[in-house]
Amino acid sequence: MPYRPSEIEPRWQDHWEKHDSYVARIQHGQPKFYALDMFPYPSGKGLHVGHPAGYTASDVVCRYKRARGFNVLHPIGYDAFGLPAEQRAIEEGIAPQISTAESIETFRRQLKRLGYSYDWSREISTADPAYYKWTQWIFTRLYARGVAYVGEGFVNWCAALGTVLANDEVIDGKSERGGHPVERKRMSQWMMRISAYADRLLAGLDTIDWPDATKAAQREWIGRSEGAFVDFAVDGSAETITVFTTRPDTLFGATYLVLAPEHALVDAVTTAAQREAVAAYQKRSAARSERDRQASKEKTGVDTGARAINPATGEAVPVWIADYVIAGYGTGAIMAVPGHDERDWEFARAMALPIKEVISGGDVTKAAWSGEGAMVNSGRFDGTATAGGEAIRAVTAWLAEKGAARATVNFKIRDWTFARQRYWGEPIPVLKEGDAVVRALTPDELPLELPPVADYAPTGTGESPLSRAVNWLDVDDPVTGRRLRREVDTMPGSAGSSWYFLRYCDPHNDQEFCSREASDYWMPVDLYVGGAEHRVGHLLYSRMWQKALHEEGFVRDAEPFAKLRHQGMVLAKTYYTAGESGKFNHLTIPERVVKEDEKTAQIVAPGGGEPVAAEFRWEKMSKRKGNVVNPDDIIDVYGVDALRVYLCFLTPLESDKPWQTSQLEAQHDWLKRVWRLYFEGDEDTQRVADVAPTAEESKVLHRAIDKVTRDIEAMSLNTAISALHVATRDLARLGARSREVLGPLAQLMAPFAPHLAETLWTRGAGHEVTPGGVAYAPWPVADAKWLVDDTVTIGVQVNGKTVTTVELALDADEATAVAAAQAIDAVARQLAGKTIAKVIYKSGKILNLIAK
RNA sequence: GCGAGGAUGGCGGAAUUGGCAGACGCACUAGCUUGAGGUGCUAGCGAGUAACAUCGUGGGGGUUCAAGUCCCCCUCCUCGCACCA
Repeated sequence: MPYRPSEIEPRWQDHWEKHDSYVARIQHGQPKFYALDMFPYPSGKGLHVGHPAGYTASDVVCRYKRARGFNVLHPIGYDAFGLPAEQRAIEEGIAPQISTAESIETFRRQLKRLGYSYDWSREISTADPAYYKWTQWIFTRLYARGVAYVGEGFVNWCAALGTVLANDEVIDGKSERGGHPVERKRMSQWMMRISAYADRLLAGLDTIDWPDATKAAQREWIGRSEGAFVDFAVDGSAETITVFTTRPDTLFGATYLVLAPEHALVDAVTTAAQREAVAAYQKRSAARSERDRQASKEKTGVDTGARAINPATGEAVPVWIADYVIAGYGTGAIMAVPGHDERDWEFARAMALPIKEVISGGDVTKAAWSGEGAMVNSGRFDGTATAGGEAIRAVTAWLAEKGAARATVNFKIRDWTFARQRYWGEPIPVLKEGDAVVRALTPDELPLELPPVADYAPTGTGESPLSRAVNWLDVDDPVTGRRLRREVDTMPGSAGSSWYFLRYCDPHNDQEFCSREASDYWMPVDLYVGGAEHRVGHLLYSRMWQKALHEEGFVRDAEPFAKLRHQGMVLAKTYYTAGESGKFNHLTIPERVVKEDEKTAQIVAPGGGEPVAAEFRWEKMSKRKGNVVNPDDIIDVYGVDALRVYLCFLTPLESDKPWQTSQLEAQHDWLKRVWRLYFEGDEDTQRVADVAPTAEESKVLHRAIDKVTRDIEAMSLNTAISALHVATRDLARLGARSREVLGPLAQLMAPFAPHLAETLWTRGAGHEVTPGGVAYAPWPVADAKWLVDDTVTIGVQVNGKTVTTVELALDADEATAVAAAQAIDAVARQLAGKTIAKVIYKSGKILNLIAK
C-alpha cells in the first residue's frame, strides 16, 4: 500500500487526543518552553491557508523542543470579540454569541485537522464570561491605579459605523473596516494611560529578541524626544504660552509662535479685531478630517493679534494659529524658528513673517538651515557650536535659571482609547451617576455579563446598543445605596488579546486571572509567532498590560514575549483584465486560466466565452479577490503533512509565500519517496532491518542530524527541509535499511511531517507505540566523527581566480597541496612561464597561487 | 521626507559570516518506465562558445591573495511612520 495520508493522519490525531500527548503540566526542575501563536479571530469563513503558515513554524519548533527534553506549552484559543460578528448580527440578526460559537467550532475542527501539538485542554475564548471576567478584573485594577481613566480627547469618529475607532483602526483617514470616512471629534472616553509607560516600553525593547523592524516601529510609535518647555508671556495679559521645543538653541530666532487651532488659550489671547477670522479658521479646521489635513502640506493660518515675549530677546512676537501644529503633541504650541525649521520657513514665507538667522552655515533667505553651525545673533551665546548638544544645554540652563524653561522629555505616543460604542465586547465594569464614575465593580460582582439585546445596530448617537438593555442598565447599588447606571461602552477588541498569554498558563483558575506559580513557571513566552501587522497595536498593548501587572506584583516578568518572529503572508494570483482605459485594473476571478507567462495570462471569465488577456499580481488571499485556498481542500488531496512541509519549505519564515500548487505536489511526492525507504510493495513489506549501517549511510544520517538541528534552532525551516531532501535521496540511492539510520531519520522528519513520522517510527522502524509518540523520543545527536571527511575538496585559484578544485587529505600541508595543484593540467597551463611568488593556503578552504 | 529591510538563474530560494556562487525545489528539455486516478527513474538546465577562453550576485568605485558577503557613492523595490516642533 502506498503512502496514504488520509488513513494515517486521522488515526494519529485520535491517538494524540486520546493519550493527552501534548497536554502540558508544570514540572519543576524540567526546562520549559512556551511557544505562542497569535490566536485567530474566528470569522464565519473558516480558516484559510494564511493561518497555518505561522502556526506550522511554531509547531515544528515545539515538536523539536519536546524531543530535546523541554516541557512544552503550546496553547491555542480564539480572539472572539470584534466587529465582524457584530456586523453579521446587524445584517442577519444572528446573535454574536451564536455565530461566534459556530465559527469557533469550525476553526477548532480545522485546526485539529492540521495536526498541531496544541494542549487543547487550555483552549480559551476571549468572549467566554469565564475569560472576560478576568479581563474586567484587570481593568478594575488598572482603574484603581489611574491607568484606566475617563478622558476628554479627540477621537476618530466614524459616522457610518456609528463608533469611535483607535488610531490603528484608521487607515488613510478611513476606517480599516469598510473604508468609511472618519472625522475628528471631541468625546469623553475611557482611556488607557499607555503614555505613562513610554519610558519602560522603550527601555524594555533592548531586553528582548524581536525583529529590528518591529522594534523600530515601536520606537517610532513611542516617539521619544528630548527638549524643553519654554514659557512665553503674552503681552498685556496674565496668560503664558508654553511651547515644547527640541531646539532651545534656536530660541533667539523664534520670530513668532503658533498654536494649534484647538489650543485652550486661543480664545483667551485673541484680540477683538481678529476674533472673527480666528473663529472662522477654527471652524474650518474642525471640519477638515485628518485625511484632508494630511493630504495637503500647504501652510494656512491666522494671526490671533496677540503678541508674546520671547524670553531670550525680550522682543514681542506675533501669535498665530495654524493646523500644521498638532494639538495632541507637546503642548500644542510651538515657537517658530523659520531660519532653521523647514515648516516654519515655509509658513513664514507664506505669511510674510520675519526670518532670522541664529545658526551659521546656511543661507536662510533661500532655505531653512537645519544643520550644525555656530550660534549667531544670539547675544551672549554667539559663537557657541551647536554640534554635540552643548548649545542646547547652555541655553536651557540659562533660561531655567530665569524660570522660563524646563528641560523635558516628550513622547509622541498618545493614550489608548479604550472604549467602543459597540455591543460585542467586554462590558466595562463600572457604575456611573450621570457622567461621573462612582465605582468599579468588585471581584465578586464579576463577570459583568453582556445582556441580550434585540437590536445590535449602532444607535447613531454614539451610544452603544447596550443602552437599549434597560433591565440591565440601571441598578440599585447595594454598596452605595444609590440608583446607578452601568457603562454602556464596551472594551476594544485588543482588550482580551492583551493578556491571553497569561491565561493560557492557568486557564481554569476561577480565583485568579493566573496564579503566580503558573506564570512564574511558564512565562515569559519563549517564542511568539505572528503577523507583522500587529507591530504597534497588540504587541504594544500586551507589553503595557504586562508592565502594569508586573508593577502590582501579579507577574514576575516585565516583558511578556522574549522572542518574536513574524511569518510572511500567503499570496495568491489575482487576475486583472483591461477596462475601457486600456489599463489592466478590473479584478476578474477566472473560471479557467488558458495560458500564462511572466506577467500576462489568457483567462476565461466567469460564464465562459472567449479567453481574454489579463495580467496577474501576487496579492494577499481574500474572499473578495477569489484567490483563497482552503486548507481542507488541500488536506483532502495531499494530506496535512505535505501542506506543513510545503509551507516550511517554500520560503524563509518571514517572507511572503506565493502559493504554488506544483511545489506542494512536489513535497507530497517527496513524502511518498520517504515512505518507500521504509516500506516496499503493495503489502507494505517492512524494509528496515537490524543491520549495521555502512559508513556512507552514517555519514548521510549524521550530517542531516547536524544540519536539521542547527536549522530548527535558527528557525531556518526551508533549509532544514532541503537537508532532509538530500538525506532521503542519498539513503535511497544507498539502499539503506538499517534501523540505526532509518529510526533517527523518522525523528528528524517528525517536527515537519508528524503523522507520517509516527508511522515510520513505529510500524516502519519497529519502535513501540507510546502515548506521547515519536515527539518524546530523545532527539538524535550528531556524532562528530561522521561530520568530517578524511579528504576535502578545495578550490584552487591562480592569482585569485578559481581554476579548478583539488581533493586533498584533510591535514595536507602546504607543500602537498601545491604539488597536487601543480599536477593538474589546468593549473599547469595557468602557471606556464611563471614562477610562484606567493602561496596562500587555508587548510580545508582554499589554495591560491600568486604567480608572476 | 524620516526609519527599517531588501535587490543572487525563467521562478521560490541556498551559500559555517571574506575562501569552489547558484544547495534544495518549481518550471522547462531529453531518454527510459508506467499506461486509468494528481506516477516512478536517469540526465541536462546562469550567460556565452563547436569546445575552450571568457563573463556573471541592481549600477559605479574601493579594501583584500581572495568580495554576493566588508567600506564609500548611486538606482530601484517592499514595509512602517509621516507637518511630531
